[in-house]
Amino acid sequence: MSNVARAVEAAGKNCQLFILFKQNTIEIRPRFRGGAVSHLKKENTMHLEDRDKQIFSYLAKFHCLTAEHVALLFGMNIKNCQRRLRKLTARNYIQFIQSPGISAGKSPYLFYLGESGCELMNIEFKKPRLTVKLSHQQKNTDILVKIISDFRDSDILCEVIPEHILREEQPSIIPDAAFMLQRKSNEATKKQALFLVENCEGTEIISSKSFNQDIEKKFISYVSYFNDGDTLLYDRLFGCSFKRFRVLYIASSLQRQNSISKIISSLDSDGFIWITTIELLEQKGIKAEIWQVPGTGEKERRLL
DNA sequence: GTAAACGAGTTCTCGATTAA
DNA sequence: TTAATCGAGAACTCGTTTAC
Repeated sequence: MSNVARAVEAAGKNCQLFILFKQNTIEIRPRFRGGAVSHLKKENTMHLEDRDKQIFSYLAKFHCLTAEHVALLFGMNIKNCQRRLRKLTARNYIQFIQSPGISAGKSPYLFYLGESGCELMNIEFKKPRLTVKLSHQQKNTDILVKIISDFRDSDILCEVIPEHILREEQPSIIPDAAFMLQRKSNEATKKQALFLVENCEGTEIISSKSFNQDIEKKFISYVSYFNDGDTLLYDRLFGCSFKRFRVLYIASSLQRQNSISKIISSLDSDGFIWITTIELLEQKGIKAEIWQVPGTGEKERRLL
């Protein structure tokens, strides 16, 4: 009798145990409630679905995502999403690390492409490192996932490019993200809108005479970039032909929004820099009337 | 030091749906 | 018909923070 068969027989005799098949070894663990063995039988089989491949594609794009991100991206129930991610983890399509704790309770896992997943996506396996850069990247990912989910199941196609991909192109100004919107019903006319996102962490210097990395100087660069009308980089990245773009500034607080709005209104006569707060974005969504245009004095505008 | 609170993940059940 | 999957909910574990 094989070891597996012996273990199955033992489990059958003792309902307080269940068996875990793990890399040719057998572990017998305490049983929680009925059904554990049949549950594992199910876990042992794996058919990749289109959605799984889309998850890999998002993981390749964002480097790492939480279960909540994935659930939001696909409109999945969070528990089922966690179950699916666990299953993909068991097959090494994806892996996870514990994100650094910033609040009470267990911190969420950061899922990233495992070796099998990278092989499938034809990209190099790379484990994310817990750095300040990753923390900023995750805040940008929060916003991008929110944007994608806001346009999910709508008539509008939304494609995003995160900062680390833009950085590889070495543009003169590096936004925190870029995204493109296009009406699905209007695909024939190929009319697209380009948005560059600036995510304010609340720590950047707004304006300084001695410091040349402040927000005001970045806006001056954006105004110059806008007047040049050069969107070639984004044309290539999105495979589109943009005429102009908008900068969407997401302020960390209302107070900061007011301070930054004053600078925008003095620099942006075209009204291409729009601003809102992260609180409004999270509460009402990107499509709501949450945008102010300091350059023209307009308030409560919609994105489209 | 410790219990309580909190947040996130895990295990399991049940019923519905879908594809082979 | 059957197996696989999904959605939702309940009950649970685990790790961390906080108040006493």
